[in-house]
Amino acid sequence: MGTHLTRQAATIADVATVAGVSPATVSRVINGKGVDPGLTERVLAAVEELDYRPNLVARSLRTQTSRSWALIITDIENPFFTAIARAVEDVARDAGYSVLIGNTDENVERETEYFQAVIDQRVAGVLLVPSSEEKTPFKMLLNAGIPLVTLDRRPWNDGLDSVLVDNAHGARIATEWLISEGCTRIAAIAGPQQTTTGRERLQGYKGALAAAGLPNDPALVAVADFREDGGYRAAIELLDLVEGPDAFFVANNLMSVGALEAFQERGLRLPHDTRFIGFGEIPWARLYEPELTVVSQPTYEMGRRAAELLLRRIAAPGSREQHLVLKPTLNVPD
Amino acid sequence: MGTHLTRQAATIADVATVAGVSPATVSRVINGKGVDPGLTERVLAAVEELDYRPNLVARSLRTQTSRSWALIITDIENPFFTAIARAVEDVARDAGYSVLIGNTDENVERETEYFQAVIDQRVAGVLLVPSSEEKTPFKMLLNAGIPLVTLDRRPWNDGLDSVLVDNAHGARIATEWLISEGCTRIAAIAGPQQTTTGRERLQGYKGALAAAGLPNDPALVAVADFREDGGYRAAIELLDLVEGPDAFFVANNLMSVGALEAFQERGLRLPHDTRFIGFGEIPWARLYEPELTVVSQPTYEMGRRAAELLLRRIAAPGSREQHLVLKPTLNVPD
DNA sequence: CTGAAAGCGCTAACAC
DNA sequence: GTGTTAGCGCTTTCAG
Repeated sequence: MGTHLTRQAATIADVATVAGVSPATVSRVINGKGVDPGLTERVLAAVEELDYRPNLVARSLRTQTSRSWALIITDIENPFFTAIARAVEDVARDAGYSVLIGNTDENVERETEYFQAVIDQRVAGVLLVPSSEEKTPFKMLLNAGIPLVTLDRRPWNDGLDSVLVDNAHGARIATEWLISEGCTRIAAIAGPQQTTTGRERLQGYKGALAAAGLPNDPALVAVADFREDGGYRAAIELLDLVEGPDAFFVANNLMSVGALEAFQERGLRLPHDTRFIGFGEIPWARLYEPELTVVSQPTYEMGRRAAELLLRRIAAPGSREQHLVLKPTLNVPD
Repeated sequence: MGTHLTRQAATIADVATVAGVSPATVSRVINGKGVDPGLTERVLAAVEELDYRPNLVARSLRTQTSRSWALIITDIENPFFTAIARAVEDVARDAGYSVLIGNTDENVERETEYFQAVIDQRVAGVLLVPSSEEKTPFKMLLNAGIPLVTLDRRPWNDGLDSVLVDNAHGARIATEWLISEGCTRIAAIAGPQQTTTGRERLQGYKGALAAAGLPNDPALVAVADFREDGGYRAAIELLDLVEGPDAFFVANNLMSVGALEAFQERGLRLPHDTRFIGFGEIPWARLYEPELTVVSQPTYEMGRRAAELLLRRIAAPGSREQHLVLKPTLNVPD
């Protein structure tokens, strides 16, 4: 590192001395309170001269708030969540917040650790993709008075702001598309049934079959874990059935990747040998041939809306909770 | 939100009162200083009873340090960086730090804003993928006395700890592989020449051609921006040459994706119509057929080593800087 | 509109 | 060992 001088940062008192005013006045100028124009000018000059920046730690201690949020997600390597992260960050930056990102790997213990850290650090608000519908300890945050918005999954605690997609609807239109293409033995690779996304998408699938007068064959439903490998294994299992499916509805992006790998391994070609539709944009799908049909989620918008809800909640802590449900859309390549 | 009571968090003074000791003693117990076992027990009991947790903001103000790091990357949607993020987070957690993630989009202004935020918040250390070799204002951080480790790209400021891969070597073995496969008109899609990764990989490519006695045809080199679309456009441009290439070396993962899209669009099949090798693991490459050849980077290890360097630098701020150079490896499918 | 003074919650000197 | 005290840098009463 060599020898650079780490000159001590100027404090508000230094500025006050240079400007010939009290620290309080400096504070008022910085925070845009009403101050005499003449003094304001002197203060600003001193700020400039000393290259003064407020110490956010001190400010936090005094005001009991901070300018940082935490975004707690379940898988930082899933593009769905990084797209959300980008949106959240954009809104946060515009509003003057930094974003702390935590990755729980769907693990409630890790989630709990993050909650604790977030409380200890007096973070100004939390955006959360809950790891578990039942076990996620929301209460910790609420008891600590930390504004909270949940994302993507519905929490058991219904008193929370949330941004979700209409999972049942998405699954229904997905399944309907397969039906409209003439498929009759449609398999589903579902997600964990302790998550709302997992359950609702499975229900949507079943509803579409029923509405079309098709049987609901339980053998055609495999429940997996929203991960690539789980999707792969579920697909293999379904392909090994004596009476196999003629189409697949896969309930999230990573399991879709896994299923497509299974198709490849078995030498199955889309759309000739089997049909496919996935819930959620598939990462780098443009490389895949033929182009894939998916139900698209408005990912960026989910993040943006959630961040906006958090801003609102911070501004008006007592306001009534809001539940935003965004519509996914069918995305069939030309 | 309804009516949950946000009971005020207990302070060290509350604990002291309950335990019948002074705040200083409570502090000593919490921080593992030598305290009489009997008192320790009473303090711990009070901590338990009050559900006391130290206020990290207050502690930070007093100690002039914190327990959070910033990881500043150039693209949060690039799996290369999220893999690094995962590694950094793992090490940080084990050492008791949280990680603030910032996304610069290769933009020095955004980077500068982050630096400022990081200083204002008195973050304990920064892990940085510099947006620019020349313009990134490292000095801000150094002047503020904030420990800094750079990752993936070499900074102009050579007095910094850094973790890099041997880019020239990786590009050389990549190009050599194409040569060994009999290719003679090998195109390169290079990255921005103001980054070390961009330059060194191009040099490695050129070196391999020269060593093999092949001409260095400037028409076969396209410089792009490390992004998917840039890779796509560069590939199209190269394919449109009157005397086109018989192989492509692509200098990063996202540009590889773009190039592969271009091949598809033009109906080119690997390895029959053209040959390909990419620098860096290609996201969700397992879906691609045939399997792709790449030079693999030890992504997780890069993140881990960088985080370890940061721990070391924090513990020993005056120690001599370290430059770690990890070797990429050729990864040819069977 | 401005200044003096108190205090956010913690730790580190300094006494005892 | 332990308690008392001061103070990190800021904002916010409270007087004037």
